[in-house]
Amino acid sequence: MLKKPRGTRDFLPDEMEQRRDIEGRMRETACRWGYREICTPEFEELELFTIRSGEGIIGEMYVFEDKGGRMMALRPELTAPVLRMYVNEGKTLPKPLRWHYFADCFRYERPQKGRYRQFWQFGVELIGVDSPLAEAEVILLAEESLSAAGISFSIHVGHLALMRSLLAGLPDEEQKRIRRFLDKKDFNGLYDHLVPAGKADLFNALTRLVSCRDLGEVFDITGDLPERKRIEELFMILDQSGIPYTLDPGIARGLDYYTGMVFEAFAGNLGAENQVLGGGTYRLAHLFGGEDTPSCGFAIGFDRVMVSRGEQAPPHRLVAGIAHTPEGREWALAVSRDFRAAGIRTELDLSGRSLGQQLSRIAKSADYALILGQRESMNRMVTIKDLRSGVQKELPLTDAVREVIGSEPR
RNA sequence: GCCAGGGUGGGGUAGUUGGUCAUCCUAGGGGACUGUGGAUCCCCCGACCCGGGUUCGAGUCUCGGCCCUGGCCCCA
Repeated sequence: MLKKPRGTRDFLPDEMEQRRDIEGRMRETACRWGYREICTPEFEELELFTIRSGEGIIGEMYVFEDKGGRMMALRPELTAPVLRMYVNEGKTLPKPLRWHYFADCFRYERPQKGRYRQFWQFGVELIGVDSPLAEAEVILLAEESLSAAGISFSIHVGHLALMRSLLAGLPDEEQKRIRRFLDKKDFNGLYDHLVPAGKADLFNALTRLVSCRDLGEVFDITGDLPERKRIEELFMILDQSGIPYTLDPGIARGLDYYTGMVFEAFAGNLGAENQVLGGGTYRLAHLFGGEDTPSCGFAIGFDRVMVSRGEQAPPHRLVAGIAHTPEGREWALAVSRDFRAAGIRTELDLSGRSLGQQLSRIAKSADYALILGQRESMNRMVTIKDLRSGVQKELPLTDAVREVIGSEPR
């Protein structure tokens, strides 16, 4: 028997309905903020992803040669494609650009909880503005998107300038190494790395900085920075907006293309992979042949959000099943047309068996049974049985439709 | 790439010191019952992850692989 590829999943209707429900809430949130949906290709030229990340990531991508001999890759993320799209066709649009996407990505990694080889990301990019208010907007939208998804989470916000000021003057390699320690919260490793080398002051400053949760104290540690005013303004806006967040100068976000504000969100119920969102301010457009353009965005790991929600009953939609006899078939088709036109999920019996058998089948999956035989057909009436209460009525068609719609929850 | 624990019908399970082409529940399919059958009765479908080894004989022991579930690494 053939099986699905490792790290991929099949979704049955119950699960698919839940995913669409949550996806729809996030989309709707973004649209309300003016972030309209875009779509980019499932695969891109390999170079798009290696240009800033190096060749090393090829091993974690689905890479293939197309029939024309071009090296292609299934997209491992959306930020680079979206910025490529911006450079190709968005340059002349009025700024700022507010875009959102919901798309599947592919990474060749070892599957584990909340991590799959095909996974979905919901994200936004705000392109062409560079201000504390823009950064705050992205954070606020992230908060609202996760809330709309119905999970509990915490948002951590930091700024790369803080740590960079302490590391200024060190070689790139060394900075990277130190950030690695801090990202893993490996303070023992950091101690062994710095203190014997005579950098005890740096060690102390760094450890104080990453655990600091007060902006005033942060600047006591770093001293005055050119970015100070801007950073203070960002956090002032966040405070004014009233959203819950944690100041976290320790966020390093391993990546090289972030330039300023960085933020992450974490949720429970997820094991080792508890980060559900990452984002920040970055500059990428110039790498793809465009002008240097400030941008800000985030991406949500949609599958992790679904794991974090846990097992939940799918939203219930009422179902009407139609049992009919040969004499009632024409009437049954007319009735089902009207029911569907009214938005009711309506399933017509296809077996042609006795009414009893049809009802027995309908009762397994439907909330209402409609019985349409010779009698109903002649009188243009609908026998409708509420399968939950057992109450049965004979009504004109429009009243039968109203009966079902009237009992729809919500 | 590394580590741990696991793979018996679609789902959940029983299976002794190796010993009849494997238990039970559930789901699914079919039939009887000809307008209430959401019932009842009958029948059917369908599994030892794959491959090598030990053995007269392997679901059971052993080795390798694959896959699943977690953890590490990584996380653009």
